[in-house]
Amino acid sequence: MDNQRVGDILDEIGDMLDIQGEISFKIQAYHRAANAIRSFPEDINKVWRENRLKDIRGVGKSIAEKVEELLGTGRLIFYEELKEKVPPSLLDLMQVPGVGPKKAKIFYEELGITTIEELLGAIEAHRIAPLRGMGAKTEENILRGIQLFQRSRERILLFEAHGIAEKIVSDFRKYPFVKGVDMAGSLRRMKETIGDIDILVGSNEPLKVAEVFCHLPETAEVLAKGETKCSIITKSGLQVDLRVVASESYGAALQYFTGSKEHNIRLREIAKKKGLKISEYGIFEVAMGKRLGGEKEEDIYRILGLDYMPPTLRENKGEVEAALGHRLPKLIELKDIRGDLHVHSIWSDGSSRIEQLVEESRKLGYEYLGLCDHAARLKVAGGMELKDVEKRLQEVKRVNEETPNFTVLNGVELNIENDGAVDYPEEILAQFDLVTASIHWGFGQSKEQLTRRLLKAMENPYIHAISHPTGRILGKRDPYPLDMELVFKVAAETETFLELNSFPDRLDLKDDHLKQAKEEFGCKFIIGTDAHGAGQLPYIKYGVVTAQRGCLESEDVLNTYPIDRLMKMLRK
DNA sequence: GCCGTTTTCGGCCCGACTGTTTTCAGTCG
Repeated sequence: MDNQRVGDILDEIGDMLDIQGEISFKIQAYHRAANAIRSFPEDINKVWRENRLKDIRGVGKSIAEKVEELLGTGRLIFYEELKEKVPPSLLDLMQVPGVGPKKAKIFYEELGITTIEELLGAIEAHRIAPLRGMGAKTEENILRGIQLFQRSRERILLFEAHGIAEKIVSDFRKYPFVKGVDMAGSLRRMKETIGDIDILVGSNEPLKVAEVFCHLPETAEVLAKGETKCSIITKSGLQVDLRVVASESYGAALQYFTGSKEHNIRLREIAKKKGLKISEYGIFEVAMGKRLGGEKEEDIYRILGLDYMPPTLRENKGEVEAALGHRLPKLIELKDIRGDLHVHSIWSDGSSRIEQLVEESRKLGYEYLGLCDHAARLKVAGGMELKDVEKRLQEVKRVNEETPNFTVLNGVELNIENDGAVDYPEEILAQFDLVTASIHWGFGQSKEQLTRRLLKAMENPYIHAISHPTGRILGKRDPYPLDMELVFKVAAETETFLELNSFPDRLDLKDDHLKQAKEEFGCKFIIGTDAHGAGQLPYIKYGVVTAQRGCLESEDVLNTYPIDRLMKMLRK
């Protein structure tokens, strides 16, 4: 049983206690402990065996005992007894927007409803409206909630949400009564997938802003409309939440609305201890009711005594403590990147010629480009036969001669076979400037075999890097099973770089893996786009923000190095 | 149920919107 599963069970317990009408603080305690365990950087089994469960902030005597029982016996009597009293499917009911623990309980006790299907049936039979505290509107809202729930179960990719949000933001900028507008929420924190879009507007005419928002070209349905908050559903079925505040509160609102929720709760706890109060309107001294700041986002952190941190770090995964102790990392930034080290050209399955890739790279301010066309075994992607390898090398040489102050690296992306072997013999591999390797088939193999394939490749002295190490495709393919800790250990020992693949549906390695590989094993990384055309080179920004979320600094990433240092590292 | 540089008891993040109420509960972020 891993951290994730233990956290999920504690969350379920919290929800069931909620339905039972327990006091909210006990419920909150279970959810907090669940979050704490899920985001704890060590294996919960190890922590338990070393008797350190109570070192996890949010886990006290009672929850520690329950986790011990769960890990020791594989079951938890308290949890099982609770499930007999509260049908587990009631928890699904609470997933419906507009249905919380109280309504779920009423539906169950009054009408015996335990599933979303039964709830839908009750709405159609108009059996909800007569219930205590409900009416025709309630029925309507819950019906809409169910439809929304069924439609929006899937989160969308960061870069898709970014596209939609950028359009809304630029629409707003046209209006003179809009003094400021920003994306907020998980979009501003650059999470890899996005559930809904949050937009903040600074204005002294909130009603006009709300009007504009509800009549955007993208708007399909208005869910709620007030003076400071509005929600709509776009034509693509995505929820967009708007907050409007006056200019003097803009910074406080941006901080609040960016989150994460857990990060904000930590900040407010710290504020409270100092006799301060934070809300979306500012930071206040409680005793005198004096407002201390809030026009700028930086005010909040400064007045609390924290260093300012970029939104990508705000997940309550240790960044608050680091900011208090002035120990925040100096995160990598887009401008630190001096070249893309994973790009395909027409020499395999890319759509751009080398010259086009070079031209686009120079527009991005790069000094070099790692050309990593597929190798021979990947026939489906036009992998290079040996004669192509030689011909492409001549072309790379020619382009390099014609392009001053820029270097095209003659690279390749090898395929790791089932036994860990690769496409070309060593004397050919020795001709390349940059050799990456990755798994392209056999995803269904066992964890042991897949891990062994990667280890064998890393032990090959000609291979510099492993590309998209876990093979996941967001929303389509889970990562294949790997012993990640062993992979990180051997990567560090063999000085093999691990790729952070920036393609929007890969982002592989992911943030938590980057952090663990760096902090526990001392691994080094390459950020590449896996671009298959010059137009995809800007995808690098999604890799950089993922690197930030993984706490990487420029020194951790090979392609922030100047060309001379880069080449020296690769020859080693 | 958790936690402590005000506290081992008495707090626990804060505010907006909706609908059903006749002053507020439930839900959400």
